Amino acid sequence: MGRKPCCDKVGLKKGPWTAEEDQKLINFILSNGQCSWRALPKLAGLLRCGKSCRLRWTNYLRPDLKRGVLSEYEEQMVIDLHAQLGNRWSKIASHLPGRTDNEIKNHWNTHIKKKLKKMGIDPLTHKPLSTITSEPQEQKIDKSSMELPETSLNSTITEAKEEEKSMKITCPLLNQTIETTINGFCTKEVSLIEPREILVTSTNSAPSPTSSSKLLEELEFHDLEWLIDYNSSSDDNGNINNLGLWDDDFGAWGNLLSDRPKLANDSDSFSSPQIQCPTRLPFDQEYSWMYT
DNA sequence: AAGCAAAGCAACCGCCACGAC
DNA sequence: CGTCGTGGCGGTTGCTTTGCT
Repeated sequence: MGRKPCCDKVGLKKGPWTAEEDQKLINFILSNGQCSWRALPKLAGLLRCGKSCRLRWTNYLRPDLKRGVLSEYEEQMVIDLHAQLGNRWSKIASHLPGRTDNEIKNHWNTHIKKKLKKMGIDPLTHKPLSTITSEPQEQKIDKSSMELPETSLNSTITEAKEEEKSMKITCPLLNQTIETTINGFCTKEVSLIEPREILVTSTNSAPSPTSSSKLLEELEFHDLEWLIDYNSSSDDNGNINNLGLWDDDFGAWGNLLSDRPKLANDSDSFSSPQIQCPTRLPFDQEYSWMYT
């Protein structure tokens, strides 16, 4: 539509990503970690600008993404947070593990806005539509003040913090319970589950529903399942006791994925020496990635 | 079944913040 | 302090899917 290209460089590809491009990007980041986004496309053999690669990775390919429709609880959190933060989608997303700013922004514009209007609430001011005539149309945000007032959201955060001491999450990928902590459940400024805090012990332990966080259940973290039967926590050498799944270098992913079993019925996946990811991930089927 | 409109969402663009020099 | 490079954010676009007539 006559838009200027985001990059001056001629010959760079735009538009929807192909499975092959996804594969290249995933493979590169898995084996090299996230280096300079500007340099990444060249190194990964992609005809894309770095910006496009970053966006594709953060919004779609990141392994810690939770896809599918936002739960009512998440939706309420978005509404609460939007009332406090305005259109600062990345800030809002930082409070919702596994959700991206783009996803939340889209959901807000397509669902929540209408929902609020139906309920007679102005989505901009979060006040009843009948009383907003005297209110300013644009919500002014004082950027210097990021303190959240005492709201239901804050109480939720408090609850989460109270549970942070002994948080355990069941990880079906490893058929294990992962011990972690939760820091005010922010994923960006302060990670909800700080990557390096995720420790996988070497002993196979049964899921521990009693130790699961109510919050994480509400956030459907228990749905973070993996299509893989990975009964052993050790690598080929039998010496992996701790996996930093979100380490900057994703070497652990490579180790993790290298000897996974072949699953039937992955015709929709693209081929990769180590990992396969469907072009349109079946996230509504609870899985972030599909390993085949 | 075909055509159209609306909805949903991935991707792009431009701007801004921040660190390095 | 100013400039440059890079990454991140929010707004917007436009393609695809879905629903309706």
